[in-house]
Amino acid sequence: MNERVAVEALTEDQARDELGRLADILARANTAYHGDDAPEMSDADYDAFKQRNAAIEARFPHLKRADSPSDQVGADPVEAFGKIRHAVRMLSLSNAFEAEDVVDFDRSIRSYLNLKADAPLAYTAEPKIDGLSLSLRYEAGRLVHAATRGDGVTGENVTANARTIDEIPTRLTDAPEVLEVRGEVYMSHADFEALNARQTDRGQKTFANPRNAAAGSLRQLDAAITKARPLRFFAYAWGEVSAPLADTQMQAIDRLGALGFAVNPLTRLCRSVDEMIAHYRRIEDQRATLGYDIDGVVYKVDDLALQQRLGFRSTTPRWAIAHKFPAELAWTRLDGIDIQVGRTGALSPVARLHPVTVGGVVVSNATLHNEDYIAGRGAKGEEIRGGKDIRVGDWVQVYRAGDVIPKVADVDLSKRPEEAEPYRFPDTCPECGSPAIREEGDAVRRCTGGLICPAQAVEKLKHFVSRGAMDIEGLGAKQVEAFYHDDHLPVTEPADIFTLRARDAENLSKLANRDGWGETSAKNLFQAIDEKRIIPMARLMFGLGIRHVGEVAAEDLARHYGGWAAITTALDAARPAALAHRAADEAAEAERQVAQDEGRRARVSDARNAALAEADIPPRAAEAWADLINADGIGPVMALSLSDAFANDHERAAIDRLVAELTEIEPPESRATDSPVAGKTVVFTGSLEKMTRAEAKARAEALGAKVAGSVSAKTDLLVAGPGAGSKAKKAAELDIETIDEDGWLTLIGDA
DNA sequence: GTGCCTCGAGTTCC
DNA sequence: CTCGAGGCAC
Repeated sequence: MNERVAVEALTEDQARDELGRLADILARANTAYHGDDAPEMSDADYDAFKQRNAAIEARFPHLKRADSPSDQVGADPVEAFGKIRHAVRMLSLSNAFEAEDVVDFDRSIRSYLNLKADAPLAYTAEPKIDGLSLSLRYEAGRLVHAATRGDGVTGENVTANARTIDEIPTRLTDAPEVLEVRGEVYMSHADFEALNARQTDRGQKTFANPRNAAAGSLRQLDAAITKARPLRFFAYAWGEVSAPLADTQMQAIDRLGALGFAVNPLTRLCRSVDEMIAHYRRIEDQRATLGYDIDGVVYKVDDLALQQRLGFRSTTPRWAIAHKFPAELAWTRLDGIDIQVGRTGALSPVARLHPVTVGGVVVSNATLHNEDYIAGRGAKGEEIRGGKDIRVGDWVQVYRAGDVIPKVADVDLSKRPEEAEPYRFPDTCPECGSPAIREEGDAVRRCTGGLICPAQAVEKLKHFVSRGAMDIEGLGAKQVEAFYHDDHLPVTEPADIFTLRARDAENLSKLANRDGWGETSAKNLFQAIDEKRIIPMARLMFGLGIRHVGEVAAEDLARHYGGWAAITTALDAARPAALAHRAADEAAEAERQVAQDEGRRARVSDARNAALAEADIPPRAAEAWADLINADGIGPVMALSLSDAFANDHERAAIDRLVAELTEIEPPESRATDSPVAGKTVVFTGSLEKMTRAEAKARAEALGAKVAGSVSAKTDLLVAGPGAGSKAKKAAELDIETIDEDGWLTLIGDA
């Protein structure tokens, strides 16, 4: 396989020959695999052949054979990379931009661990490589797969490509039975420039920066191309390990080095924040001469036992932080301001810039957030950019926040054209002309058109098919938008997606005969849609795109109600209470206004209570409402938003039409953790000696328990340390099980 | 009522 | 990735 010609360099004749050969090889491999017990080809080779076949077909679509292996079951040229679920999640890091943030980081760690300010606590400091992270899984010392970070939970299988990287060993000696090594794939400056020169010679497109070159090279369908690209790898972390690597981060890195991985030579042990900052400055000084891109310095708590105690927040470890270098800045001219309309109707201004290079990328658009951001003055009169507003024609300073999102940092007033006028933010929707209203206290202005507004309707549909929601293969944002405007097969609401197949069957002009479509792709689309007729309840809930209900809230709701019928019934029952609470909020707001005008103190809660009393809410409604807003993670704002969506005739009818198309709405998996405290409500009281309060809470929650602050009838377990007072007494009165700290540690198996 | 922390919704470029 | 805002603990 190694002496194969890169797909990019194949002639048409060669490609035709090779497609024939690959069809043959893969067909035989399939027979061998399904017929015998002993497949003649390794999975890795099989994948590599299949990927190469797909890559050649992608370059010469007209050469695709009728018996193409891409069309066989389980093969999909678009999804050439399989998915791999990480055994241990790949998280991102929280960021520090100032030395002060690093001081805060150290302080919060000490507070979490209950360490005094002068107690010894060491950190490692290492350059943060600007590449892409990769997880390498070794079993019995052999590389079994390599996966990109993806969304942190599931990544793409790039094993065949990773194997071609010299600095990634395919075999390890003296390694734990299972070892996941994590690190960064990158390209050096010299190799990047040589690659771009070669690309230019061949008349192919060049890369904007080494990171893009590395990412592009790793994601090649054809591993032969990856092999020809000089990628490198630094190891700096690990995922699942069957035996501990070491006791400290520093030792673990040394161990990875001993196993044959490249580890960064600038990794240092620091014993204070001052030493960390000093090392940061040293690395910053060397930045230009390192020969590869870095974008900051990463600090990690050195002691691995402490790392374990610190654990994780939702998406980041508590024990590490990235100290970023200041972002690169560039000046350019603001050519115009456009308004985009999102799925909630939010009008978002976008700056159209005279293209300028910032941090190795040409930027021509930048976010302007909202009306106040352009005006340079917030709702409460506070200054933004020193109070300077932004006008079309201005010279503006641009940077990429987090090295990604372009933003406008400053305006050069001395270069402002005389005729430049303050930007007038539209008060009607540019897409549908409906009034655009800014609610009191809100930063955003929203189109009031609802689904009448084509922009909102399309964005809502895009959200419906997005990754966290229906996630229909072959039906992305682009296709949905096309179908929305389609004359023969229009899709204007979610239910329409599920009637596509039936409508296409009745149409004279078939989808399969259109440009860009064929028998196979139409068949695949309909099949992918049908697969989603069985959908987890939380995905459906999220997909509806109800304001304030995101992925997490949807999951919370599904858990709380346990089924689709239960939630619709509850929302219908709670409707009178929802209306009464909205009226009460309005009464309270009115009172606040009146009181302000009259210069007296507002009696907000009195006004609210009076309104509620007057509303005379039926008990069943009050109960359903209370149950809803007391659900975990759900408050009055989300509850009202949900109630509105389900009570609105049009919206409800659309939801019901959608549900009628579905086969099954799967109830959420009950969180059946094996821990004895899963699902229990636990209260900690008294002083804890082996852990801090924050730690105990985080640990209990990780095991599926709920931690409350006070003892009530809902409490299942009280953990009482020395000095426990009223809470222990109350628990005794309520006959609630009470144990001490050691008892708790034994119970959860941490003793 | 105040101050975290987490979540939602917005955005760019390849 | 960041900002604003909702939820919740103090």
